[in-house]
Amino acid sequence: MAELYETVGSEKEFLEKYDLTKFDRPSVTADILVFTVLPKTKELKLLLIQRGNHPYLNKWALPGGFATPTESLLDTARRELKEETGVEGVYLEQLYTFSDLCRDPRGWIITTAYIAMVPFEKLNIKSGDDAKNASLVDVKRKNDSWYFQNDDIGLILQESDIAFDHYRIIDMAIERLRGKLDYTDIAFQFLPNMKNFTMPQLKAIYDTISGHEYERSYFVKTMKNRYGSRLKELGKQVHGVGKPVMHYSYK
Amino acid sequence: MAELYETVGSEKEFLEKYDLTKFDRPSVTADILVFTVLPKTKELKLLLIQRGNHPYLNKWALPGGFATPTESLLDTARRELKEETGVEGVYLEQLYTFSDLCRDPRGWIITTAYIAMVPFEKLNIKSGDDAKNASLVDVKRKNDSWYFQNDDIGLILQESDIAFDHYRIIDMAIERLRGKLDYTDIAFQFLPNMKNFTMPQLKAIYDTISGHEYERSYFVKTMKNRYGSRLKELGKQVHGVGKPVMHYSYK
DNA sequence: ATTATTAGAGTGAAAATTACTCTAATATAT
DNA sequence: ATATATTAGAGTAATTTTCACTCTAATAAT
Repeated sequence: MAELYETVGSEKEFLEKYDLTKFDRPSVTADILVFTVLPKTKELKLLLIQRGNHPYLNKWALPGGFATPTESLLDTARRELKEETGVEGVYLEQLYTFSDLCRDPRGWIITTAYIAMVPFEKLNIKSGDDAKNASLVDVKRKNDSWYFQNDDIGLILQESDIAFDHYRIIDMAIERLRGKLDYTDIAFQFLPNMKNFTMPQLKAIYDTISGHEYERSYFVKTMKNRYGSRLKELGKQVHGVGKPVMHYSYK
Repeated sequence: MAELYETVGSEKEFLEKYDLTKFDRPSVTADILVFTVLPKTKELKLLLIQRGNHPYLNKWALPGGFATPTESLLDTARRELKEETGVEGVYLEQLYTFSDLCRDPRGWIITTAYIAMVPFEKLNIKSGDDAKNASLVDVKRKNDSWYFQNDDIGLILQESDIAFDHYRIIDMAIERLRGKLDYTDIAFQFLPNMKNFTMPQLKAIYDTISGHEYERSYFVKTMKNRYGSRLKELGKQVHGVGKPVMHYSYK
């Protein structure tokens, strides 16, 4: 700070020149979209939390919370994710910053949304869980809209059950995932172990996120074309029914 | 607001429950990267402003300014862009939100950066201009770093001449432009007129942003493959030297 | 009339995509 | 033990896209 004063002259001058209180300031939050893929059943899942407070009491929202002056927004996202869901150590990617004036009835609140891509194995949230009312819901499409379902607790959520502008955020996040699927390596983030996986596993993730089936026999070729030397063959292993599978490591 | 109180009960309860002042709030700004392409000389240009105040006095920065409670961040970006450069009515796309704690010596200031893609014809900023010290600089690459140049006023800017974390923002923006070039239609945003342009014009934009030459004869085929029915042929026109050119409209 | 310049059609080889079939290696049922 | 279902992924052939070229036509400048 001392150096800063030097550039102006004194603390007094600093306060005159740099006084930020003359500008109104919004509240800022970070919201997190925890996505995971169940390779067995090829389901895309999203973590939602049922609100226990006004506004939007009992509606479902993304985990998230207010930024503090001692952390970046990415850190806010990490902290809130851990506090609210226990999830930590996962890959987070900034999605977008939402700042429509009417997005939160409490006032001027801007939010930056982050996408967490989490292998299912890292999530230990029991469905219809405890304290937090967190629920992993299936993300499903019908008539141009998303709806969200958890069969274990008989939950079905429409757009109107989602708090704030979080439906819009979810919609954009899924679009982002789909858009980046074929020209980035985000799919690998959903693997339980990037150092040891199989192509059928990876393909299931591509199928799920894209919403369509990739060609089975061509899939391996595509991946080898795209990622070439970053993919290493680890050898074939038996895994239950069927032919032994080649295992790979990425990067 | 009345409806909001109803969900809680009273204004008193509202203030108790929703009091946002208990959270610290950051200052929030929007910064704008005005990019344009000179098709003739195939130069990528960026608009920078020389600072007249501390901190970073005399360094060069992106146009931008503080958010206000009556507008979204996109509106902030639009307003500041117009106020500081006179540019308006252009395509703006959100780039990223930067929130590193040390990014601004004045304190806790978060910024959301927007990319403006502007046809050169819409910019009427004389280089080395008037009041605002705005300058359109060439974006050039050397040894893994960008530098910025304006020959008209003999300006050469290195990373160290750029204020705040704006060099990083610029770097990310160029990466974003390049990344999106081949799977979105951002290149069309730089055309003087999307309803009437030629393939050589469009190719110059692709060449400039990507930093490499596209194959001339294959370029038209590529565009027709990608955009098919959105491209309409308007007929050939003479345009000076050389063979008459087919004109197209997009979308 | 000649030359330089530009647009873009033409060509053939290489690579990627697609929709299939076929086979090998395994577990499970009988 | 044998037959059957399941899975991985190699094989194949047609199509499409990409790439690096050449060639020609239409114009302005000389």
